[in-house]
Amino acid sequence: MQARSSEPASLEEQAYHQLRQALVEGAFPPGQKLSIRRVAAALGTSPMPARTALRRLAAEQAVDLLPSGTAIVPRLTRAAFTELSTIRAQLEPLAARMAVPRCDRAVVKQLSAILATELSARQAGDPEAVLRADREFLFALYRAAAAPMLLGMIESTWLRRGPMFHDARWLIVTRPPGVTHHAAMLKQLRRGAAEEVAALLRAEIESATAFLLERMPFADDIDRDGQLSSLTLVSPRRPAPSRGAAKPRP
Amino acid sequence: MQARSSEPASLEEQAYHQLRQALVEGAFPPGQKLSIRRVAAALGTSPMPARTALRRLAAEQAVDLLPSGTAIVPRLTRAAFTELSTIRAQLEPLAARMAVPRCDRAVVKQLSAILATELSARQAGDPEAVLRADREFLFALYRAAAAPMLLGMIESTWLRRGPMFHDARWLIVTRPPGVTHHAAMLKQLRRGAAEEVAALLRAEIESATAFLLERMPFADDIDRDGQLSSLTLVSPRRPAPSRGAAKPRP
DNA sequence: TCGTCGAAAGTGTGATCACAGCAGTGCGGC
DNA sequence: GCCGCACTGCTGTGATCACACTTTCGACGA
Repeated sequence: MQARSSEPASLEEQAYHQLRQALVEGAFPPGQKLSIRRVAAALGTSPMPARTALRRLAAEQAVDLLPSGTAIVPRLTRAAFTELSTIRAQLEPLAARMAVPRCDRAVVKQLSAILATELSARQAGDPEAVLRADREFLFALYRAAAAPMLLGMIESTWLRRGPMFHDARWLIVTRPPGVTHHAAMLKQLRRGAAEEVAALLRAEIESATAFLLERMPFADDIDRDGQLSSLTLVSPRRPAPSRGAAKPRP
Repeated sequence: MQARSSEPASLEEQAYHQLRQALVEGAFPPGQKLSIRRVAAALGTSPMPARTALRRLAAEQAVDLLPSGTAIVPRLTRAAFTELSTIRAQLEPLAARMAVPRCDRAVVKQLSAILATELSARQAGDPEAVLRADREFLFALYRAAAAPMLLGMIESTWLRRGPMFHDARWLIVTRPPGVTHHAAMLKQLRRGAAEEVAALLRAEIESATAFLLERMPFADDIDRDGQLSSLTLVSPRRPAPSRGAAKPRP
C-alpha cells in the first residue's frame, strides 16, 4: 500500500493523506495519542513531515491538540456529535441541491454503480465496505456540485466523525438495509428533482443521527454497567492497551 | 504592536494570529505572495514558525498555495464569492437560531454596545471601524450559540473573504446606513424570536452579497474600461507593485 | 508494603543547514 | 538592436540538533 502510483507528492503530503485516510476510516481509536516522533518513525521519515501533517490535520479540526501540543484522535461528546449532525443537515442537502442540476449521465452511472456495491457489501456483512461505499456515494454527489469550499467543509465533518466509527462500525450493519435512502435519492436525481433529493438526504442524516445517538456510547456517557467498556473503561487514562506505534498500516 | 499582553504562546501561535488578523481585516491585497522567509523576517524569527503558521492558514483555506508551495492571499472569483455567501446563508442563520435561546442579559448588553459603536463609526465614515464592529456584533452572537465547530466554519468563511475588503472597504460605507439589520435583529432577539433573527440575518447576508456582486470588481472580471484597474490590471502577473516585504504591520 | 524522590526517556518547539527547483537578471553573441 | 543562455538569488522541503518541559518508571527509604 505504501507504493502508490508514484511519488510526486512531498513527504508531508503523503503523511497527511495516510493519516487522513486512517482517520476517516476509523482506523484510530478515539483518544489515541499521535506523537510527532512516533508518527515519523512509523512513516520512516524525520519528525518534520509528521509535524506539519499533524498540525495541518489539527487546523482542519480532524484531530485535537493537547495543551502540550500532542495530537489526539478526537473523542466525540453527545453535544459535539449533535452539533456536527446539525451542520451536516445544513451543508450536505445544500451540496445535493447544487449538484442535481449538474449531474450528467456519467455521474448518474457512477452513483448507480456505487449503490450496487453498497448493497452487496451490506448483504455480505462487511462493515468497512458498507461505510466506504456509503461515503463514496455521497461524495460523488457532492463533488458534482462543483463547490470546493463547501466540499471541504463537508469533508471536515466526516473527518471529525471518522474516529467514532472505530467503535461503531459493527453497529452500522445492524441497521435494517431499507433505511438507506440512497436508492430513492438516485431515483429522484434521475428526475432532476433537487429539492426531493435534498429532503431525502436530510432525512437520512437525521435518522442516522438519531440511530447513533440512541445506540452509541459517547465520551461523556457514564457507564451504566460494565458492559459498554470499550470506550468508557479506557477513557480515564491510556486510550489504547499497549499498541506502541501510531502506524496507520501495521 | 509586536509586544502584546505577554508572550505565553509559541512563536508559531503569535505568527498565526498576526497573519490571521491581518487577513481578516483585509490588510493584505489579494494576490500578495507570502513567502515563508519573508514572513519570518518580518516577524523576526526563523522560517520555522512562519512555515507552520502559513501551512495552518492554508489548511483552513485562509490562504491558497501555489504549486510551488508559496502561500498567496486568495483572490475571489464571482463563483467563489457566491459559493461562500451561499454557505454563510446556511451556517450563520443556524448559529443565530442556536444562539437566541442562550442569550442572557450580558450578551444582549454587549450586542447593544457593539451596535452603538457601529452606528457612530458609520456616521464618522470610518470603514475599518464599521467593518470591525459589524464583525464583532455577529461573532458575539455566534459565540453565544456554544457551537465550536460551527463557529470555526463561520470564521473560515470570513477569513476567506477578508482580503476582498482590502479593495472593497471604502465601498462599505457607501451603503445606506439603514440596510444593516442589526438593530432589528437585536429587537427580535430581545423577544426571543429565534426564527425572526435568523430570517433577518439571512436577508442581510443575501442583500450584502447582491450589493457586492453588483459593485465589486472580481478576479475573473475582464476590464470593461481601464477604470477598475486596482484588481484587473495587476492580475496577469505581479499582484502588488513592488512592495517587498510581507510585513503584517509596515 | 507503600510513599516519595530522582533519573531517564519522551515530548513539542525552534534554529540551522543542505538540497533541488525555479525565476529573474544580466551578460555576451548574433 | 535583439535574442539566447548562464548565473545568481530566492523558493519550499526536509534532516539534524539543542533546548525546555513533562511524564514515567524504578529504586530507595520509611
